[in-house]
Amino acid sequence: MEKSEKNITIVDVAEKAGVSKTTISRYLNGKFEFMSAQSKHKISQVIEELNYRPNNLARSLKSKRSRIIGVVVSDIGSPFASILLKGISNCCDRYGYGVMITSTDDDPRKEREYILSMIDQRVEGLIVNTTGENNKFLEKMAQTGIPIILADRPIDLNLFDTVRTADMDATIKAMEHLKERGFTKVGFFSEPLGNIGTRIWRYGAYERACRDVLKISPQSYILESKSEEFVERLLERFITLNGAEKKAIYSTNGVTTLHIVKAMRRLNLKFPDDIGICGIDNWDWTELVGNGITVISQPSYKVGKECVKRLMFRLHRNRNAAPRLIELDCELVIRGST
Amino acid sequence: MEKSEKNITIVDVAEKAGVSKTTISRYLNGKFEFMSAQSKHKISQVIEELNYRPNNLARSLKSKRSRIIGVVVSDIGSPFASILLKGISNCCDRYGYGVMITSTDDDPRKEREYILSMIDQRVEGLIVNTTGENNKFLEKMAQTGIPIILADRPIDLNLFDTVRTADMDATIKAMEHLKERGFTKVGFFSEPLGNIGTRIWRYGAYERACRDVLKISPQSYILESKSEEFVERLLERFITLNGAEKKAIYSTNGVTTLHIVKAMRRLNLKFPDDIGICGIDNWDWTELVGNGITVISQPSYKVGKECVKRLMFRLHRNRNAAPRLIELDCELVIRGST
DNA sequence: GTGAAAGCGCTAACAT
DNA sequence: ATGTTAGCGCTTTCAC
Repeated sequence: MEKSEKNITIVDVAEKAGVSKTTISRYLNGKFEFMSAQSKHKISQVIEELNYRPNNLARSLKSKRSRIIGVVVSDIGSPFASILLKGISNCCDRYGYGVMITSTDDDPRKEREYILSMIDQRVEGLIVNTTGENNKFLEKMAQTGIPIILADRPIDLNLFDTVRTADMDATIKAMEHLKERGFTKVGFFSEPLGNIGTRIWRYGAYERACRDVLKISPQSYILESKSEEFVERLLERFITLNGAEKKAIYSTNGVTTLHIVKAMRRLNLKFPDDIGICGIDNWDWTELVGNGITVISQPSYKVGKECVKRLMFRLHRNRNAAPRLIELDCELVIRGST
Repeated sequence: MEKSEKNITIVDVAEKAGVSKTTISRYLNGKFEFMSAQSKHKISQVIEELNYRPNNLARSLKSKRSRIIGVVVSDIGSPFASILLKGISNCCDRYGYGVMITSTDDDPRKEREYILSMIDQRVEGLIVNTTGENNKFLEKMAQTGIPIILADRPIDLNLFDTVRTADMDATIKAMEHLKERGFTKVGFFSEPLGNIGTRIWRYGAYERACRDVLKISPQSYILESKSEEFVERLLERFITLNGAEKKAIYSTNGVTTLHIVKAMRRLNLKFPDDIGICGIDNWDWTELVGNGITVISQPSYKVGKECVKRLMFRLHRNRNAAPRLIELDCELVIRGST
């Protein structure tokens, strides 16, 4: 278990190859125009023999390019983040970038802390799925020159590139579908909106669809708590308030849908007969419950990928490009619950 | 969008505070014994004013302690990895460590490449959920002095710390339960075993349980492909081969369970009557399908946490401790499918 | 208690 | 085509 060899550095390679370390550095950076074929060959050979690997800390410190990007998600344990991260990871890989990941549990203090410490590591850019509570802070960070891409949750569109699901469009589609199926009352179910852009926008989309599509007044039901008790009362309230009408739930994300479905099951409520249900996030299990749950499928993987592409664009093409909102299409998957 | 201020360094702080950068460095590293109360106070003030943040690349380069650990998982998109990472993240945070994460898609080449590049970043330790195809390579890495903890998938227990689910015990419990419920044939369903320690061990556990608990001969069904066609044929084979016996499936992980449940639904097979099913991984949806699926609940979060704890132990207490196998208890959750 | 000076392992002018 | 030199922003002897 003892270290077999002391750390090999560029100097060792230079000595053994009989050239200066500048030439080695040039080799490492692919500047082959500046060396003879035999130098090049000799160097490659020595590197191989010595099993040399450049120290990236030193490279980054000197060159100011770490080839690492930082990613801050709200909950790394959620399927949404998990797929988003997969998209980010895979795409970064293709660009030769590494990824540092942190998860904030939607705690604004952690968000700030993690972002600062990633900057301390000299990440070249940031992809942030923000809590929505750090707008000023993010703005300040951006002003210091680090590119920031917002994943999924928008704040100020004039300040940041934002990549997300086109959920306004999706919501309209969903509501039209509910109308077609004869639902006359649709309740909006969501986790607390807070300052979370996505939730607020989705509520807006729902409101608009109520007005334009269903011509009904909006009703919102917020899961202030996820206790069984609370969710059950929420459902009962929805039912009581809408009497004999044909009722459907519109759920804003997979987590919410999950809690609702669990509660319905405990209350022995069946869909679509007792209540219809339709929600955002086409998670694996949604097709397995009852006769399947009608969902809007978010392209989370692609959101991740597009975040990286936009970040690379900023990094390598135009640091000062005007911020863009990139909205990705999503699909309505109709199943038995509506 | 222009950089508001040039990068402020330890020298700037030193000048403004009227002390040497050595003292600032001492301050940054909490060595307050070596400075007067007023120096300390002055420095803290200047740092505040200047909004100074130490460059971690420089610190790590010089001190050889990056306070970053590297994590390599096989699929960042899977619920298992996602929860594991959450455990790792949260726990690292408490120790003041950052995390670099990569996902290999079970490609051994990527595994090697990512590990090397993390070492190039001077991560202090590695947590690896290995493909099982890089044993020699991992051994070599370990010999260079970097602590490596294996998450979930064991290879050589004499060489590496390993943290995982106590699935031998779990499997026995599951099989006893199946016996109690009157199942007379139990098939082992899994993704291809390959060199993946966990799968191989689980097969071993199943075999042993067949012999010791159910006194039947083992039957294994491998999802060589996840096409609908393939999984359906596999199920049909299981049924055909076991005629009128009371049959149950033992599935080795959530992914496998998911594919089986989907196929059963397409074939209109009901559990527990047509086939019982019981599997590892208590994922959210397992309680929602039919009358719920009986599962073994893996403590993935805790596996992550324990990996970090063990790594920190190695890093700070004893780099040469003998490798340990840490197996975490899991729980049998009995539901309608058996 | 505090500082000067020597690096950590690289990259990048500026030479030649 | 290649080398010399001066750092990047810190930490760490060693000296006072």
